[in-house]
Amino acid sequence: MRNAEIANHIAELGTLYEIDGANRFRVIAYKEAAQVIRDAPGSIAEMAKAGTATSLQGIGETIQEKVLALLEEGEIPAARKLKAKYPATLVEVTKIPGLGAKTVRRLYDELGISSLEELEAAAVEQRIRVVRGLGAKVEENVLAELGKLGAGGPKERRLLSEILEVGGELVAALRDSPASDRVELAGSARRRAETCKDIDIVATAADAKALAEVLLRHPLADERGAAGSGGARIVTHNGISVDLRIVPPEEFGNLLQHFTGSKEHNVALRERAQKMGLSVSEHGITDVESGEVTRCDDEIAVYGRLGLAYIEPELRHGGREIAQAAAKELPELIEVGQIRGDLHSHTTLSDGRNSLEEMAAAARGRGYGYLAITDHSATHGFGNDVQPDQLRRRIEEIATYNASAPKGFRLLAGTETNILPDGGVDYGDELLGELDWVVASVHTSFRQGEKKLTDRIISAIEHPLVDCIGHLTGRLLLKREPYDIDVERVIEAAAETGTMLEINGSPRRRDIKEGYARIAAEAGVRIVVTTDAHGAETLANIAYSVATARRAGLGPDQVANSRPWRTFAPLRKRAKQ
DNA sequence: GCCGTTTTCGGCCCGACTGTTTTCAGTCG
Repeated sequence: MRNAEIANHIAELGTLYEIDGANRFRVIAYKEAAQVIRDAPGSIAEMAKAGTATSLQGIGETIQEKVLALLEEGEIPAARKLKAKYPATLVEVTKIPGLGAKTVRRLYDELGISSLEELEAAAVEQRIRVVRGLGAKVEENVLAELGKLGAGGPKERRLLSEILEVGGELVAALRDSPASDRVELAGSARRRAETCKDIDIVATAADAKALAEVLLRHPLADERGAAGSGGARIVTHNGISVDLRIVPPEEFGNLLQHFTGSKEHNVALRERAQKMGLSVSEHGITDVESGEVTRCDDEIAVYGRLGLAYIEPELRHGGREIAQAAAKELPELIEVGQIRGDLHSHTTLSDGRNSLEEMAAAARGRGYGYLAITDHSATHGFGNDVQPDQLRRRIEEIATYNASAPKGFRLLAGTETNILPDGGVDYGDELLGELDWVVASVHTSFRQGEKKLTDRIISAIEHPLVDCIGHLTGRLLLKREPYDIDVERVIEAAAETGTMLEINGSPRRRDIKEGYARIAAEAGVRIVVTTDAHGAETLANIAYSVATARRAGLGPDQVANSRPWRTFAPLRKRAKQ
């Protein structure tokens, strides 16, 4: 069973307990455990069976046992009991923003509302207002939220690329205003998360109200909230909520830190602070005993006051980064400027939009020393395949290009070969042997089942001429689940054979994800950050690949293509034949 | 239910906002 499914069961049980009126910390424990399970890179099912799930912060013996019961019986006994007491559809009702478990329980007890349909009827008939403490506004809110639910409202998550495009434009407009002083993008976008729900911007201003007006009058704004000296809120035409907060310069660091999150990171930070007799909020850090407040104009001061080294936004997961910062043992993170070449790109020979020369020019423009051209292989289909004789001609073209290429730059002759359903790859060994670089990826038959698919990828890994596995898990963010594979077994095989793993920088892939990247790097697998560029402009997607590497805590030593070609080339499996 | 440079018991982040209410509980990020 997948982590996401297990997490849903644990979260549902938490909500059922909450409806039942359980101790709130117990409820919080279930919700946190669900989040930990959802974010865990390895298989929770396997860990629970081995009894090691309790090694994760937030999972204890009790929840591990509940996971085991879920795996064995397909249901958690405690959840079964509670569902006998409350209709299962009651959990759905708590998903309406503004309605928590307490309110939902009262609606059930007093009005018999147990589903979204009954909730809607009660709101329409104005029956909700008879419950003490609830009024007409609640009915209005319920109907509005039910409407959004049907329309797939503004609460849906977006790809980071979409958020950065809109957020970047708004931040630029705010910075351009003479009313502004400092303006920064905060929130999950600043942490370079895979997907984001909304945009948070924090600022200081010479004229706060005027700056808030800049946001409200921006052409991207559709719905507008009120502008005040504290900030403003809009919803863009494409449905993204944007929140601007403005504070005095002396507490800008506190505000930026707070609204960068993550929530889990902030909670962990405040727990640490509490033990030091300090209380942290977005306005400052208070010494509880003396009442003295420290306001920080930058984040370095915030972390410094708590005895911590500055923590890069990408590392703020709420995990081990705080202990590392306390011990001054934070990893040095890879930067985009340290990347010396890209190892996954396409041209018009397969499904790319630009020619060999155009891709090469773009790579040189980025200051790269090398670019691997890895068009799709012979069985790719969709009319985008490259037959063996075409690939041979391509190798010659690349040799010709390199013969007159500017000093310090070379194209690499490569391929992104399909991993065939039986684990074989396209092209014979002789042709593969003539290439500089071979990426192997799964593009078809990805519903073979875990065992078969894992074995299939491992046989590609064991191929002596396969240098790297492309987009290992095949997921498409917000669209397609990863293939059903045993990633840990794949990582083991990659480590044994010296096969590299890619972090694909397409913003809809980010594959492998940060948790796997960390495990792989720790197992000694060399990681390459690539773009899978299908056009010259998408070479810029290296920023997303690097973002995932940074979130994994990887430094230049672990990212192989931070090396120049001279020292990268010998790391390839083929170089060791 | 989880967890431990105060703790194996007794705690568990902080503040803003909302809608309702005359001082606050619930919800959210």
